Amino acid sequence: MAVAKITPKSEDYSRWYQDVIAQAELAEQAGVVKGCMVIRPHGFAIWEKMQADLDRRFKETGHKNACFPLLIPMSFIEKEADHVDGFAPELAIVTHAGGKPLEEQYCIRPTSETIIGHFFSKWISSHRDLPMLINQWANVMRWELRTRIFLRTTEFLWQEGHTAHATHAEAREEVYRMLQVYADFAREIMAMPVICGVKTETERFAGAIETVCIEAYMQDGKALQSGTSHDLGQNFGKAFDVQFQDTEGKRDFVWQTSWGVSTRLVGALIMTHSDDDGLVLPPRLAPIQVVIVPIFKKAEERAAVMEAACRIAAELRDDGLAVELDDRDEMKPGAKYYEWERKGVPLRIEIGPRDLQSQSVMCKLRIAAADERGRPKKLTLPMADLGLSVGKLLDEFQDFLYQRALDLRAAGSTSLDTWEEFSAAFEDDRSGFVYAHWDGTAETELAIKQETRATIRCLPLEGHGPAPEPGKCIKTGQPSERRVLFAKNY
RNA sequence: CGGGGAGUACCUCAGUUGGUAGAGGAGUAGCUUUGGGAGCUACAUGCCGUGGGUUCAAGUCCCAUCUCCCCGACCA
Repeated sequence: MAVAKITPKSEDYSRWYQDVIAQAELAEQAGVVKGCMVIRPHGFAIWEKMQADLDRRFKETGHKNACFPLLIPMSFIEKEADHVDGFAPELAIVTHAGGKPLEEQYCIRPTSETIIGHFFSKWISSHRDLPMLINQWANVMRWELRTRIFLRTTEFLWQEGHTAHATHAEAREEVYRMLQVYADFAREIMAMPVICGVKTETERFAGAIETVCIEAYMQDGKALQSGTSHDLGQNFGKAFDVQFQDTEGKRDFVWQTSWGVSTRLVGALIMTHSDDDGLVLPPRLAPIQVVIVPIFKKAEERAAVMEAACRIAAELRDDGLAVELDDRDEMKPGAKYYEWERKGVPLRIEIGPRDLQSQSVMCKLRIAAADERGRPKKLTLPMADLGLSVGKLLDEFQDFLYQRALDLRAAGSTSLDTWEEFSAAFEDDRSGFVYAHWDGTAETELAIKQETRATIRCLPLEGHGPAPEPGKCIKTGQPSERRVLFAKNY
């Protein structure tokens, strides 16, 4: 029986990643538009769950949503020197409209600091207008040379927070507050542990004075930058003349921040939890948390089983769970099991004639140990108070996934002190999180990258990575105050 | 943007020295089935990526171009 197969991770991780996305019907290459993807309903539903939770967190921290134009005048992009240097190679530019060449060309937004800077200068005149706390859910476009579905596509969806403050201290508080929001979201909702840290100058956002990030550990040992938060200083304030009068009547430029996460998070989710059987979703992000598969042979069994299945579905929905009752007649139960497992549904409930007798149901979690006969272990739960017991199972599964991801990261993380060990750790396809000393120079950073393909993902913040201790640079032997995080990255 | 590979049915692919386009799966209809990927019968399914060229004749040969995949460089 030829069934579409998922390439095992051990054989080819990149193929596995693409197979999981195809088999779970998350997304596909647009094909007709270079480097762009179509996010299919199941993939988009996951993004919507992410959006809903993040949006709540943004509002709880005082931000309001707005929406700015997709097209940005080229002159805007050019106003901030570092910004234009960073983004110029990736811009898609609109040269014609209405059948005529445009007097001033537009680029399709690669990010919105410039156009938002323009409007901030109109909206802000007094310290009373500050802080200005804006978020935008939008699509952006960056003309990437090499694309990977969800991880790096020409067009992607994201949110970009943009804020303006009266003091640098206040802006920096915002930068770190939002970084923490991202880290909390990753841990609590995605069940994905992250390392919070500061980017080196090389990796900093074009136009920022400091970039902080959350870095996640993928199953193959590579790092994925999963969110960034930038201290823009007064760079854009000066470029767009965003000034305010303080309480003493003095004029000053605002201090700005920006921060974002994108549909890349869906890729992060896949490479954190999924396995050779397909997608694995943490319950808090699963568009379908529970699927019910009814089982019957004869018509009279069917009626009784369906009646019970509908009742259970309604009860679970009343308890706030997202439930799918798979009542398709044309498909046998086994085929349904495989399909919903590929799609990552955390819990399956099977209900058949035997269960009606015993007033219980069979449950199987998406990741289950094998029983004595090598079959995935199933649990029997009584029908009474099923919502409670299922809710508990899902909570435990969410915790299990986080702990498993944390353990995997711990197993793939080391602190190294010699160049021999360090370069061996990144030989061939090897990667992992390596904490090592660095002399703080861009030259050394580049030399290490060229020799090992590992880069400095971040300078971990306090509480992330090993405790600070002085040492000697892994490459040059120069003194170093603390270890930094090295890894290959996506 | 450099190096490699590939585009033929919805999917995975076969297609010989150039001679009327194929298989398996999926799909549709019917029957039979249902506690871990069922079976039989019938029916559909094509701008052979696109554009040019060579030829009596091109999926096949030549040129160009687009897209995807892998490995780098560049980047969320």
